[in-house]
Amino acid sequence: MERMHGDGLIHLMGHIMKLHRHNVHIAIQDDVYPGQPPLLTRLLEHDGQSQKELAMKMNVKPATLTVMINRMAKTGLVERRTDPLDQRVSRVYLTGSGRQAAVDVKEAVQQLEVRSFSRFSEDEKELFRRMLQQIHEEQEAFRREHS
Amino acid sequence: MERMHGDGLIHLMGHIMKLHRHNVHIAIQDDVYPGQPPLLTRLLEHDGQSQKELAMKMNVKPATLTVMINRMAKTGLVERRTDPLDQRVSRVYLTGSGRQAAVDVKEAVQQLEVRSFSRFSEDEKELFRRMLQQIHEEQEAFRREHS
DNA sequence: TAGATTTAGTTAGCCGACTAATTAAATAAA
DNA sequence: TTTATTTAATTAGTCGGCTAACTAAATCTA
Repeated sequence: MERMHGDGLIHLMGHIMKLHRHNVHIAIQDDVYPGQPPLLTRLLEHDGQSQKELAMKMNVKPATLTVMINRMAKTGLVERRTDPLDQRVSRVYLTGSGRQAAVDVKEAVQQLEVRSFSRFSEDEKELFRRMLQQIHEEQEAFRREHS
Repeated sequence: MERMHGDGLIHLMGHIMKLHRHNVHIAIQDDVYPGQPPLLTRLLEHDGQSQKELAMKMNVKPATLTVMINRMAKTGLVERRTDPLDQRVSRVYLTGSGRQAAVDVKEAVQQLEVRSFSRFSEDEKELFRRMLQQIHEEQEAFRREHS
Protein backbone atom coordinates (compact mmCIF):
# COMPACT_ATOMS: atom_id res chain seq x y z
CA MET A 1 0.00 0.00 0.00
CA GLU A 2 1.98 2.97 1.32
CA ARG A 3 1.66 5.47 -1.48
CA MET A 4 0.65 3.79 -4.65
CA HIS A 5 2.11 6.20 -7.14
CA GLY A 6 4.42 8.44 -5.17
CA ASP A 7 6.93 8.10 -7.95
CA GLY A 8 6.27 7.85 -11.61
CA LEU A 9 7.13 11.40 -12.56
CA ILE A 10 8.94 10.13 -15.61
CA HIS A 11 6.04 7.86 -16.33
CA LEU A 12 3.74 10.87 -16.20
CA MET A 13 6.01 12.70 -18.62
CA GLY A 14 5.75 9.78 -21.01
CA HIS A 15 2.00 9.84 -20.74
CA ILE A 16 1.94 13.55 -21.55
CA MET A 17 4.20 13.08 -24.55
CA LYS A 18 1.96 10.40 -25.95
CA LEU A 19 -1.08 12.62 -25.55
CA HIS A 20 0.82 15.46 -27.16
CA ARG A 21 1.78 13.42 -30.19
CA HIS A 22 -1.82 12.38 -30.55
CA ASN A 23 -3.05 15.96 -30.23
CA VAL A 24 -0.64 17.23 -32.85
CA HIS A 25 -1.77 14.46 -35.13
CA ILE A 26 -5.47 15.25 -34.86
CA ALA A 27 -4.80 18.96 -35.25
CA ILE A 28 -3.12 18.71 -38.64
CA GLN A 29 -3.76 17.46 -42.15
CA ASP A 30 -4.52 13.82 -42.69
CA ASP A 31 -1.64 13.23 -45.08
CA VAL A 32 0.92 14.20 -42.44
CA TYR A 33 1.77 11.25 -40.22
CA PRO A 34 2.80 11.36 -36.55
CA GLY A 35 6.54 11.11 -37.11
CA GLN A 36 6.72 13.79 -39.75
CA PRO A 37 6.15 17.05 -37.84
CA PRO A 38 9.74 17.19 -36.53
CA LEU A 39 11.12 16.85 -40.04
CA LEU A 40 8.71 19.40 -41.50
CA THR A 41 9.46 22.05 -38.89
CA ARG A 42 13.19 21.58 -39.30
CA LEU A 43 12.93 21.92 -43.05
CA LEU A 44 10.83 25.03 -42.58
CA GLU A 45 13.66 26.58 -40.60
CA HIS A 46 16.35 25.43 -42.97
CA ASP A 47 15.62 23.86 -46.32
CA GLY A 48 18.09 21.66 -48.11
CA GLN A 49 19.82 19.96 -45.21
CA SER A 50 21.46 16.60 -45.75
CA GLN A 51 19.83 13.52 -44.31
CA LYS A 52 22.69 13.12 -41.89
CA GLU A 53 22.29 16.65 -40.57
CA LEU A 54 18.56 16.13 -40.21
CA ALA A 55 19.02 12.77 -38.51
CA MET A 56 21.40 14.27 -35.94
CA LYS A 57 19.15 17.20 -35.13
CA MET A 58 16.11 14.96 -34.88
CA ASN A 59 17.86 12.34 -32.75
CA VAL A 60 16.94 9.68 -35.22
CA LYS A 61 18.99 7.18 -37.18
CA PRO A 62 19.67 7.90 -40.86
CA ALA A 63 17.92 4.71 -41.86
CA THR A 64 14.74 5.98 -40.28
CA LEU A 65 14.89 9.15 -42.32
CA THR A 66 15.53 7.29 -45.55
CA VAL A 67 12.24 5.50 -45.25
CA MET A 68 10.29 8.49 -43.99
CA ILE A 69 11.57 10.71 -46.77
CA ASN A 70 10.69 8.05 -49.33
CA ARG A 71 7.09 8.18 -48.15
CA MET A 72 6.95 11.95 -47.95
CA ALA A 73 8.43 12.24 -51.42
CA LYS A 74 5.76 9.88 -52.67
CA THR A 75 3.00 11.99 -51.10
CA GLY A 76 4.67 15.11 -52.48
CA LEU A 77 5.65 16.87 -49.25
CA VAL A 78 9.41 16.90 -49.86
CA GLU A 79 11.90 16.19 -52.59
CA ARG A 80 15.47 14.93 -52.63
CA ARG A 81 18.28 16.51 -54.65
CA THR A 82 21.76 15.12 -54.81
CA ASP A 83 24.44 17.56 -53.70
CA PRO A 84 26.46 18.43 -56.84
CA LEU A 85 29.69 18.85 -54.85
CA ASP A 86 29.40 15.51 -53.05
CA GLN A 87 27.39 12.87 -54.81
CA ARG A 88 26.99 10.89 -51.63
CA VAL A 89 24.82 13.40 -49.85
CA SER A 90 21.22 13.99 -50.80
CA ARG A 91 19.61 17.20 -49.62
CA VAL A 92 15.97 17.45 -48.70
CA TYR A 93 13.69 20.29 -49.77
CA LEU A 94 10.08 21.20 -49.05
CA THR A 95 7.67 21.26 -51.97
CA GLY A 96 4.93 23.85 -52.14
CA SER A 97 2.39 21.70 -50.37
CA GLY A 98 5.10 20.51 -47.99
CA ARG A 99 5.80 24.08 -46.99
CA GLN A 100 2.13 24.69 -46.37
CA ALA A 101 1.90 21.53 -44.27
CA ALA A 102 4.99 22.59 -42.33
CA VAL A 103 3.49 26.00 -41.56
CA ASP A 104 0.30 24.35 -40.35
CA VAL A 105 2.25 21.91 -38.21
CA LYS A 106 4.34 24.65 -36.69
CA GLU A 107 1.29 26.64 -35.76
CA ALA A 108 -0.50 23.65 -34.27
CA VAL A 109 2.53 22.69 -32.19
CA GLN A 110 3.00 26.23 -30.99
CA GLN A 111 -0.64 26.62 -30.06
CA LEU A 112 -0.52 23.41 -28.08
CA GLU A 113 2.65 24.53 -26.34
CA VAL A 114 1.17 27.91 -25.45
CA ARG A 115 -1.94 26.27 -24.14
CA SER A 116 -0.03 23.64 -22.17
CA PHE A 117 1.78 26.37 -20.26
CA SER A 118 -1.07 28.85 -20.18
CA ARG A 119 -1.20 28.73 -16.39
CA PHE A 120 2.56 29.14 -15.99
CA SER A 121 4.21 32.46 -15.30
CA GLU A 122 7.43 33.25 -17.14
CA ASP A 123 9.40 32.45 -14.02
CA GLU A 124 7.62 29.15 -13.62
CA LYS A 125 8.38 28.23 -17.18
CA GLU A 126 12.01 29.08 -16.60
CA LEU A 127 12.05 26.98 -13.45
CA PHE A 128 10.38 24.12 -15.28
CA ARG A 129 13.00 24.34 -17.99
CA ARG A 130 15.82 24.17 -15.48
CA MET A 131 14.23 21.14 -13.89
CA LEU A 132 13.95 19.42 -17.23
CA GLN A 133 17.57 20.24 -17.95
CA GLN A 134 18.67 18.68 -14.68
CA ILE A 135 16.76 15.51 -15.50
CA HIS A 136 18.25 15.56 -18.95
CA GLU A 137 21.77 15.88 -17.59
CA GLU A 138 21.32 12.91 -15.30
CA GLN A 139 19.92 10.79 -18.09
CA GLU A 140 22.78 11.82 -20.34
CA ALA A 141 25.30 10.98 -17.64
CA PHE A 142 23.74 7.57 -17.23
CA ARG A 143 23.93 6.94 -20.94
CA ARG A 144 27.57 7.95 -21.09
CA GLU A 145 28.41 5.61 -18.23
CA HIS A 146 26.61 2.64 -19.75
CA SER A 147 27.92 2.55 -23.30
CA MET B 1 16.48 35.53 -34.90
CA GLU B 2 14.79 36.86 -31.77
CA ARG B 3 15.08 33.94 -29.40
CA MET B 4 15.89 30.81 -31.21
CA HIS B 5 14.58 28.26 -28.76
CA GLY B 6 12.65 30.21 -26.17
CA ASP B 7 9.98 27.57 -26.40
CA GLY B 8 10.41 23.91 -26.98
CA LEU B 9 9.76 22.77 -23.43
CA ILE B 10 7.57 19.97 -24.71
CA HIS B 11 10.19 19.16 -27.28
CA LEU B 12 12.74 18.89 -24.49
CA MET B 13 10.44 16.54 -22.61
CA GLY B 14 10.22 14.34 -25.66
CA HIS B 15 13.96 14.29 -25.93
CA ILE B 16 14.26 13.23 -22.31
CA MET B 17 11.70 10.47 -22.74
CA LYS B 18 13.57 9.07 -25.69
CA LEU B 19 16.81 9.06 -23.76
CA HIS B 20 15.03 7.42 -20.86
CA ARG B 21 13.62 4.62 -22.99
CA HIS B 22 17.07 4.04 -24.38
CA ASN B 23 18.62 4.00 -20.91
CA VAL B 24 16.10 1.51 -19.58
CA HIS B 25 16.78 -0.65 -22.58
CA ILE B 26 20.54 -0.74 -22.11
CA ALA B 27 20.17 -1.34 -18.38
CA ILE B 28 18.19 -4.56 -18.68
CA GLN B 29 18.38 -8.02 -20.21
CA ASP B 30 18.79 -8.34 -23.93
CA ASP B 31 15.68 -10.44 -24.43
CA VAL B 32 13.45 -7.65 -23.08
CA TYR B 33 12.56 -5.17 -25.79
CA PRO B 34 11.86 -1.45 -25.32
CA GLY B 35 8.08 -1.67 -25.29
CA GLN B 36 7.88 -4.49 -22.78
CA PRO B 37 8.89 -2.87 -19.46
CA PRO B 38 5.46 -1.28 -18.94
CA LEU B 39 3.74 -4.63 -19.37
CA LEU B 40 6.20 -6.48 -17.15
CA THR B 41 5.89 -4.01 -14.28
CA ARG B 42 2.11 -4.08 -14.46
CA LEU B 43 2.07 -7.84 -14.39
CA LEU B 44 4.44 -7.77 -11.45
CA GLU B 45 1.92 -5.71 -9.53
CA HIS B 46 -1.04 -7.78 -10.61
CA ASP B 47 -0.73 -11.05 -12.45
CA GLY B 48 -3.52 -12.47 -14.54
CA GLN B 49 -5.11 -9.33 -15.92
CA SER B 50 -7.04 -9.49 -19.15
CA GLN B 51 -5.55 -7.97 -22.25
CA LYS B 52 -8.25 -5.31 -22.26
CA GLU B 53 -7.45 -4.30 -18.70
CA LEU B 54 -3.75 -4.16 -19.49
CA ALA B 55 -4.34 -2.19 -22.67
CA MET B 56 -6.36 0.42 -20.80
CA LYS B 57 -3.83 0.84 -18.03
CA MET B 58 -0.95 1.03 -20.48
CA ASN B 59 -2.71 3.48 -22.78
CA VAL B 60 -2.23 1.16 -25.67
CA LYS B 61 -4.63 -0.44 -28.12
CA PRO B 62 -5.55 -4.11 -27.57
CA ALA B 63 -4.16 -5.01 -30.98
CA THR B 64 -0.75 -3.78 -29.88
CA LEU B 65 -0.84 -6.05 -26.86
CA THR B 66 -1.90 -9.06 -28.86
CA VAL B 67 1.25 -8.91 -30.92
CA MET B 68 3.54 -8.02 -28.02
CA ILE B 69 2.22 -10.87 -25.90
CA ASN B 70 2.66 -13.27 -28.78
CA ARG B 71 6.35 -12.40 -28.89
CA MET B 72 6.80 -12.48 -25.15
CA ALA B 73 5.06 -15.83 -24.95
CA LYS B 74 7.43 -17.12 -27.61
CA THR B 75 10.47 -15.93 -25.64
CA GLY B 76 8.94 -17.39 -22.49
CA LEU B 77 8.38 -14.22 -20.46
CA VAL B 78 4.60 -14.54 -20.13
CA GLU B 79 1.84 -17.01 -20.81
CA ARG B 80 -1.80 -16.68 -21.77
CA ARG B 81 -4.60 -18.58 -20.09
CA THR B 82 -8.21 -18.38 -21.20
CA ASP B 83 -10.58 -17.25 -18.49
CA PRO B 84 -12.77 -20.28 -17.67
CA LEU B 85 -15.79 -18.10 -16.88
CA ASP B 86 -15.60 -16.09 -20.09
CA GLN B 87 -13.93 -17.81 -22.98
CA ARG B 88 -13.43 -14.52 -24.79
CA VAL B 89 -10.97 -13.07 -22.33
CA SER B 90 -7.43 -14.35 -22.10
CA ARG B 91 -5.49 -13.56 -18.97
CA VAL B 92 -1.77 -12.93 -18.96
CA TYR B 93 0.63 -14.37 -16.39
CA LEU B 94 4.34 -14.00 -15.74
CA THR B 95 6.49 -17.09 -16.09
CA GLY B 96 9.41 -17.67 -13.73
CA SER B 97 11.91 -15.94 -15.99
CA GLY B 98 9.35 -13.30 -16.79
CA ARG B 99 9.01 -12.50 -13.11
CA GLN B 100 12.77 -12.21 -12.77
CA ALA B 101 12.92 -9.93 -15.80
CA ALA B 102 10.09 -7.82 -14.35
CA VAL B 103 11.94 -7.42 -11.06
CA ASP B 104 15.08 -6.36 -12.90
CA VAL B 105 13.14 -3.88 -15.01
CA LYS B 106 11.41 -2.40 -12.01
CA GLU B 107 14.71 -1.86 -10.23
CA ALA B 108 16.36 -0.33 -13.27
CA VAL B 109 13.47 2.07 -13.83
CA GLN B 110 13.41 3.05 -10.20
CA GLN B 111 17.16 3.64 -10.09
CA LEU B 112 16.94 5.84 -13.15
CA GLU B 113 14.07 7.77 -11.63
CA VAL B 114 15.92 8.28 -8.36
CA ARG B 115 18.96 9.45 -10.20
CA SER B 116 17.04 11.75 -12.51
CA PHE B 117 15.66 13.62 -9.51
CA SER B 118 18.71 13.30 -7.31
CA ARG B 119 19.20 17.04 -7.21
CA PHE B 120 15.55 17.75 -6.43
CA SER B 121 14.24 18.36 -2.94
CA GLU B 122 10.96 16.76 -1.97
CA ASP B 123 9.23 20.10 -2.40
CA GLU B 124 10.74 20.56 -5.81
CA LYS B 125 9.57 17.13 -6.86
CA GLU B 126 6.10 17.99 -5.67
CA LEU B 127 6.18 21.26 -7.56
CA PHE B 128 7.40 19.49 -10.65
CA ARG B 129 4.58 17.02 -10.35
CA ARG B 130 1.99 19.76 -10.13
CA MET B 131 3.47 21.40 -13.19
CA LEU B 132 3.27 18.17 -15.12
CA GLN B 133 -0.31 17.71 -14.01
CA GLN B 134 -1.23 21.15 -15.27
CA ILE B 135 0.30 20.39 -18.63
CA HIS B 136 -1.49 17.09 -18.66
CA GLU B 137 -4.83 18.72 -17.93
CA GLU B 138 -4.43 21.15 -20.79
CA GLN B 139 -3.49 18.41 -23.20
CA GLU B 140 -6.45 16.33 -22.04
CA ALA B 141 -8.76 19.30 -22.48
CA PHE B 142 -7.46 19.82 -25.99
CA ARG B 143 -8.06 16.19 -26.81
CA ARG B 144 -11.60 16.28 -25.51
CA GLU B 145 -12.35 19.36 -27.56
CA HIS B 146 -10.97 17.90 -30.78
CA SER B 147 -12.61 14.49 -30.96
C1' DT C 1 48.32 6.47 -58.90
C1' DA C 2 46.39 2.16 -56.73
C1' DG C 3 44.43 0.48 -52.88
C1' DA C 4 42.55 1.00 -48.20
C1' DT C 5 39.50 3.51 -45.31
C1' DT C 6 35.90 6.53 -44.14
C1' DT C 7 31.40 8.38 -44.88
C1' DA C 8 26.22 9.04 -46.65
C1' DG C 9 22.67 6.67 -47.75
C1' DT C 10 19.99 2.41 -48.64
C1' DT C 11 18.05 -2.23 -47.75
C1' DA C 12 16.31 -5.96 -44.96
C1' DG C 13 14.38 -7.45 -40.99
C1' DC C 14 12.62 -6.73 -36.47
C1' DC C 15 9.82 -4.40 -32.53
C1' DG C 16 6.09 -0.96 -31.07
C1' DA C 17 2.02 1.58 -32.22
C1' DC C 18 -2.10 2.53 -34.81
C1' DT C 19 -6.71 1.68 -37.59
C1' DA C 20 -10.02 -1.18 -39.84
C1' DA C 21 -11.97 -5.43 -40.60
C1' DT C 22 -12.80 -10.09 -38.80
C1' DT C 23 -13.78 -14.03 -35.52
C1' DA C 24 -15.78 -16.02 -31.59
C1' DA C 25 -17.99 -15.88 -27.31
C1' DA C 26 -21.45 -13.79 -24.32
C1' DT C 27 -25.53 -11.11 -23.73
C1' DA C 28 -29.85 -8.80 -25.08
C1' DA C 29 -33.97 -8.77 -27.58
C1' DA C 30 -37.73 -10.52 -30.40
C1' DT D 1 -35.38 -20.23 -28.46
C1' DT D 2 -33.68 -17.86 -32.22
C1' DT D 3 -31.73 -13.76 -33.76
C1' DA D 4 -29.36 -9.46 -33.06
C1' DT D 5 -26.01 -6.93 -30.62
C1' DT D 6 -22.16 -6.20 -27.88
C1' DT D 7 -17.56 -7.35 -26.46
C1' DA D 8 -12.47 -9.54 -26.31
C1' DA D 9 -9.21 -10.71 -29.02
C1' DT D 10 -6.96 -11.42 -33.49
C1' DT D 11 -5.40 -10.35 -38.29
C1' DA D 12 -3.80 -7.43 -41.99
C1' DG D 13 -1.69 -3.46 -43.38
C1' DT D 14 0.72 0.96 -42.45
C1' DC D 15 3.93 4.24 -40.12
C1' DG D 16 8.02 5.16 -36.91
C1' DG D 17 12.08 3.53 -34.79
C1' DC D 18 16.11 0.52 -34.42
C1' DT D 19 20.41 -2.53 -35.86
C1' DA D 20 23.25 -4.86 -39.13
C1' DA D 21 24.83 -5.50 -43.55
C1' DC D 22 25.61 -3.38 -47.94
C1' DT D 23 26.60 0.14 -51.91
C1' DA D 24 28.70 4.00 -53.71
C1' DA D 25 31.20 8.12 -53.45
C1' DA D 26 34.98 10.67 -51.40
C1' DT D 27 39.27 10.77 -49.03
C1' DC D 28 43.61 9.04 -47.12
C1' DT D 29 47.74 6.72 -47.67
C1' DA D 30 51.38 3.84 -49.15
